[in-house]
Amino acid sequence: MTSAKTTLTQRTGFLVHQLHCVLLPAIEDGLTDLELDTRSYFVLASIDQPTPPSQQDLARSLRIDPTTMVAVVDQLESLGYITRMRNASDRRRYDLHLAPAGVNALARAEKAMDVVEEDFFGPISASEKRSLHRLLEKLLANR
Amino acid sequence: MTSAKTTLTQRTGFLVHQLHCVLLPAIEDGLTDLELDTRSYFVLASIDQPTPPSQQDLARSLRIDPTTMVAVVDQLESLGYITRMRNASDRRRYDLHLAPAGVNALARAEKAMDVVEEDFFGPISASEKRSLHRLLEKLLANR
DNA sequence: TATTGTTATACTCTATAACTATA
DNA sequence: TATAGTTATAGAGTATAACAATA
Repeated sequence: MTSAKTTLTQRTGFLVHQLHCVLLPAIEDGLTDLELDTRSYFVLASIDQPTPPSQQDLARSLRIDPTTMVAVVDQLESLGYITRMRNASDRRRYDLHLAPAGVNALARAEKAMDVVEEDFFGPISASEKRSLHRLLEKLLANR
Repeated sequence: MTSAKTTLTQRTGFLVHQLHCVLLPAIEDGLTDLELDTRSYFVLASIDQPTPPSQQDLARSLRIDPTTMVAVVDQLESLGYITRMRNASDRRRYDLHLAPAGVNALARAEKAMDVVEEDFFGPISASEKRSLHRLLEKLLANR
């Protein structure tokens, strides 16, 4: 008897990749009306924190190249969604703040994302989605 | 009382994206010695089927653009891992076959992937990984 | 010396359109 | 007319290195 062969669909890593391939266009589609793409939405949604993040902070936490981040922040600033303010105690940094138009845009983006997630994760139950979320959190801890 | 705000880390879609960002380099690293990248490994691993697939078959199932597939198959063929054979009943198609060197390369790639998956999914238990796998399968069904 | 943000640039990647051959 | 595979190419996306300002 020969050993059982591992097929690609038995690789959880492959399924993660495939799911990502389907997920990204779904998110993009949900955001087009707002002149946002996936990445600029992630940045916009990350700015509203207790202490305003710098560009490098966001680059690290969102795994975006710092030079790419410049263009993303440029775009969000030109849309009037965020403002760059020099950090007083470290004048190399910009503190990124949500502008009023950004608060509104983010609220609309979150509504759009609610729809995207509801649709995308529709095939699994609410409790299954919570399980999935917890497993993803575990896998992302310390990375 | 204000409504609770949705943070990015509460979005399962965001976690899927982040996990993918970490996963891809891990797979690439595991395959470098074999002169394969993630995509060519996926193609190589998909060829060994009961009936040999065509390039378009693989393009559809792996969500790779058909014109991109040409280059991937070119590369695998030049490595001596696969062979293109004209389909006898539809001479527009190529049947893609694993060459002997490809059987060997695939076996080594699978061993490398075993290590990658063991390491990457190390933070969760075997039964949690099975749950994750099942949830991903559910989400990918019919898409 | 190291870090933040920036620019320019080179590189890679991808997708579009147009083509050949076959159906 | 439609499909499989191919090519060329244009456009997008990304990363590298070098720089100014600040620490």
